[in-house]
Amino acid sequence: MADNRSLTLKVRHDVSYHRLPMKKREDRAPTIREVARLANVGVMTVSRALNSHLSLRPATRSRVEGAIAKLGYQQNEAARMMRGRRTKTIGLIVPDLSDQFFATCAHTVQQIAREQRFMTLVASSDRDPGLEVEQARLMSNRMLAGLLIVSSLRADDHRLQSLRDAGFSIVAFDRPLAGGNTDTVLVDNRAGAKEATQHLIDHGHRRITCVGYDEDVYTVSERLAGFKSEMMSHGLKPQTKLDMGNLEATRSWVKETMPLKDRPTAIFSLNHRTSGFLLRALFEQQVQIPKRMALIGFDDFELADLMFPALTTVSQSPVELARRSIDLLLERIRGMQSTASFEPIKIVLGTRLIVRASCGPH
Amino acid sequence: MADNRSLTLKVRHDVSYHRLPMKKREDRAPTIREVARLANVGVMTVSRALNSHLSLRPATRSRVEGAIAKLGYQQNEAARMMRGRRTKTIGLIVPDLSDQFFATCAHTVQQIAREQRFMTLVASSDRDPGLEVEQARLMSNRMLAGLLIVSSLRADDHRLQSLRDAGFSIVAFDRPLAGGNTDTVLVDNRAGAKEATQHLIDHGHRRITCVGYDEDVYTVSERLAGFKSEMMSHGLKPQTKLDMGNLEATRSWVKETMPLKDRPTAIFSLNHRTSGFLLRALFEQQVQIPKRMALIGFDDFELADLMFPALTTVSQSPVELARRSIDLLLERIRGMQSTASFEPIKIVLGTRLIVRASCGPH
DNA sequence: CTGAAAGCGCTAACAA
DNA sequence: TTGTTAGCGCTTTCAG
Repeated sequence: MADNRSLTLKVRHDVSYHRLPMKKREDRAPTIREVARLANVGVMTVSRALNSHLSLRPATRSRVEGAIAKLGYQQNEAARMMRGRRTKTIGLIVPDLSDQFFATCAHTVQQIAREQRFMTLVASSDRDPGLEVEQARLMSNRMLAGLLIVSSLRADDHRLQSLRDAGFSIVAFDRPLAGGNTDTVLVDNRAGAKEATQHLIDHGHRRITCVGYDEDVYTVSERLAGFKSEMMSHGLKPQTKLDMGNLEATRSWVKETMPLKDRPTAIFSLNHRTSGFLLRALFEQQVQIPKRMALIGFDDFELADLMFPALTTVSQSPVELARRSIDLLLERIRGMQSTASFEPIKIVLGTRLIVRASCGPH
Repeated sequence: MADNRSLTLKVRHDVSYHRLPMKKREDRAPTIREVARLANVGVMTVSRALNSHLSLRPATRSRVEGAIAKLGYQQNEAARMMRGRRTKTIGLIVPDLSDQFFATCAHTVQQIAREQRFMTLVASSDRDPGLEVEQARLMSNRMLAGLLIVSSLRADDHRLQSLRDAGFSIVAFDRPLAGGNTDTVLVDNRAGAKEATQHLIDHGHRRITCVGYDEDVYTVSERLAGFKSEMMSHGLKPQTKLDMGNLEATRSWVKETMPLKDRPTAIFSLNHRTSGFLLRALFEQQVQIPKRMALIGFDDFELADLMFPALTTVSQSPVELARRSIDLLLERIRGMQSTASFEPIKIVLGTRLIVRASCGPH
């Protein structure tokens, strides 16, 4: 174990990193040069074969491929990277990896990326624009092939455009990326919210309050807009309560609202967290659902139909969202030759109303 | 945009990757050489300063640091990597990133890693040992600083030991890594299961069935062992039902079990998924909880106390688990000089019984 | 304690 | 179509 090299190591005090014990040539992964020697060609021929260059005689190519297979050669990403080539790695930035929705996105992204032999670098931005930009820059510097991002940037914050302009492939999903000319995969939040609102109105509700928080987040504001527009088109007055980011706030709102004469008879909850808060707060104060208060929530979640009562929701599929996004990104990465004629693609996915028990019988 | 280089590009047909348009020297990140020039030292002095080498006069060091700051110099990871140094990246392999528990682990790991300026490469193994080994090897080849892993390998599958032996820092968490001599952070599943069982017995239950699936997974088998041992120490016969991996199986088990004369009066569910299945199946068949059947579940989850009835659980903290694991890994990475005297560390975290309503009044 | 030179594995440029 | 050469930015080695 401790070879003569350890003498040298004693003198060093590298506290940040360590090195593997230097391997002998034969222990190390084979290089392009060894492949070339075995195939009886020059190194460039091997390089060309690896990078699917066209100008190669099939015979030569197969000779090279034989040598590669025999040696079990694998490209050295570090060296490629140093030559300015992008590595087989994609980046993923989401606001919060522990959120069920984004976690499922991350899982799907990683799965598909792996199938295409890409690795996945992840980061939570914790909804902090500064962190988001920092992480994206780090990723770009690392020569990632591309980036998938659920951006928390304000609409006027164009800081990530420079990366895109530098030729770094970016696909924004769930929320658009400030600056616009980026490939985007979104959910039709507005239409989903309209459908939810319509559903409540169909059940005879006239006083409906829309409850949520973080109204400056794109998805929330879209849902809110859908709610308002649907209410107004029915001649109803849209009520909102948009500071219910925690259970306490929800509890006190329920407590002070329920006794009111003109209290709402139905609630449209803008995401699964508020749905949970409301369910709990209403239950605690023994407000029967849907008898005394109907409830519909945006975002379906695993346990929605185990709740009491089972929650009627507008469902959006994180798997589908992620799949479309990573597919699009990989396509961009592969098709990068024609970077000149870039025309951003926008995909919008639908939602699905899942009727359960919390709005009464259908 | 289309400079004279595009002529060359036309001939190439690289379908896998693309290159950034070649930047001019001044657009590119500053190199160690430029720092050296500005600080009036040799490149090696800069390199030594960067790697916190001791043999540097403070004066020289601060001169170098000044130059680094002025230029905004950042180390080029690709070049370091090519020299065999590990990069500031850690790997994380879990069975399933979309699982709430592991998602929270991933989030915590990434957050702490980021604070220490490490990036995080993730992979789901999908519980497939082959995939797990493949991903771990890829990560090791990429010169990651270390690896955090929730291993799905069987106890006799020592394939990852070779990585560890090659000097790659690995910390196993949630489940031990086959082979043994690895740093490990675990939860005391056995004690948690005993506590749950004890809780049911305290409520007067004598016929208790332990329900779950995947009994060959470490955590499950530990919980099972805890259940059995606690039952036996009370002179009770431990009943088990260990093929309830989906809702259908759960439904039919409930249906055929409830009418039985000597049916269990309480269920210990081995994880949050079975808890969900049971809650739903029992509710569907109008079995009142806890009146006709008491239920306790291992794994707390976000909505456990919004269920009907609120579920009594044995809680383990994914945040704490992840924090301890990444802290340990970073410590190892930093302390790698003394690789000779490696003594594996084992940390065991406790669980907490959260009494709610599903086992009756306390 | 510091510096100059060599070269990690790969690919762009140029030559044949 | 194929080969040769020169370096990418860094760290090791060895010489001051």
